[in-house]
Amino acid sequence: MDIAEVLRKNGYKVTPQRLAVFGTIDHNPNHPNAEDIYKTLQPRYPSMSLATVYKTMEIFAKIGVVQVLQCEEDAHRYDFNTHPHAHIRCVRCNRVVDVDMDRDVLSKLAAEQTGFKVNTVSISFTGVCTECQKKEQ
Amino acid sequence: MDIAEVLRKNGYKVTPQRLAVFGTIDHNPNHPNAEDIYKTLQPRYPSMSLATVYKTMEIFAKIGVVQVLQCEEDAHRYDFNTHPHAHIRCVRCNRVVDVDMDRDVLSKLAAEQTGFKVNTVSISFTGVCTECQKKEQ
DNA sequence: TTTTATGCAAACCGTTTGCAGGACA
DNA sequence: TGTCCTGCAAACGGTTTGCATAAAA
Repeated sequence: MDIAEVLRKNGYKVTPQRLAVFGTIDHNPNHPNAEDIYKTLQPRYPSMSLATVYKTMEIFAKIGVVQVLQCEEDAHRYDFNTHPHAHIRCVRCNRVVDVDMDRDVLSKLAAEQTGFKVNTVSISFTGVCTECQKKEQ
Repeated sequence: MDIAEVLRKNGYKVTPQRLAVFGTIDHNPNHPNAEDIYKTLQPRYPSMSLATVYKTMEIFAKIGVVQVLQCEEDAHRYDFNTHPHAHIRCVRCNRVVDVDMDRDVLSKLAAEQTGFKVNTVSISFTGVCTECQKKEQ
């Protein structure tokens, strides 16, 4: 997917900042938050502001380029993987890892129980990752 | 369960404020947030501060009297139902409803996929409740 | 009497907003 | 050229904190 094209198609201008932000999240498995992205870009784009990161991510979320995560912590994280899936966060090192999970079954169950028309499903786990488990022994 | 006893057992003092806060959440199906609790108590306890509500809820969460929820919105909500279960929030009226759900299967799946030792599971849905569905027709 | 809790106000932190100057198309 | 974007700084909203006073044990 060409991000420049996607931006143009949705009526947004292509700017160096937007390309740079996309560069940091594209196939980035670390699920960074706005601050992470900002700090990553700081050396190469010292004039870029945190507000621009936020505004860019809002657009990216709107046009379906990223997914916004709430992993039981204060700051939002962004995931380039927009395919529906769950997340697990390590309470020791704060690493966040993707988890494949069929959510249709859960949606159906919730709909049956409550009568709601279900829009979104969010599944998130916390735990201790393999590396931190080793360190603790 | 006698809240006064639970507080004492855990080394906390029993105060009118704590009893009053507990009174608003005990068997309250509305999953209120701190502001809601504060406003509910305002008429009867005009001197009670929002800070006290927060401090009280922190204790209640610590001693297992309430569960803290993140329902894909800004403010936390509190649930007197501490039995593991999921939640669904109506995006129109913001009502939050409990959903029974077996989370052991999901935990096991996540553990198998990632190697994590799973601590917590959070499942939350958004959608449109039956009443708001009717209104929209 | 000792210890803990309250209420106030200020601080905090992630995020959003308004706006003047600057860049894209 | 017209429109949109950027960067700054200030505002915002939910939450936390420090501290003097007050209440519980």
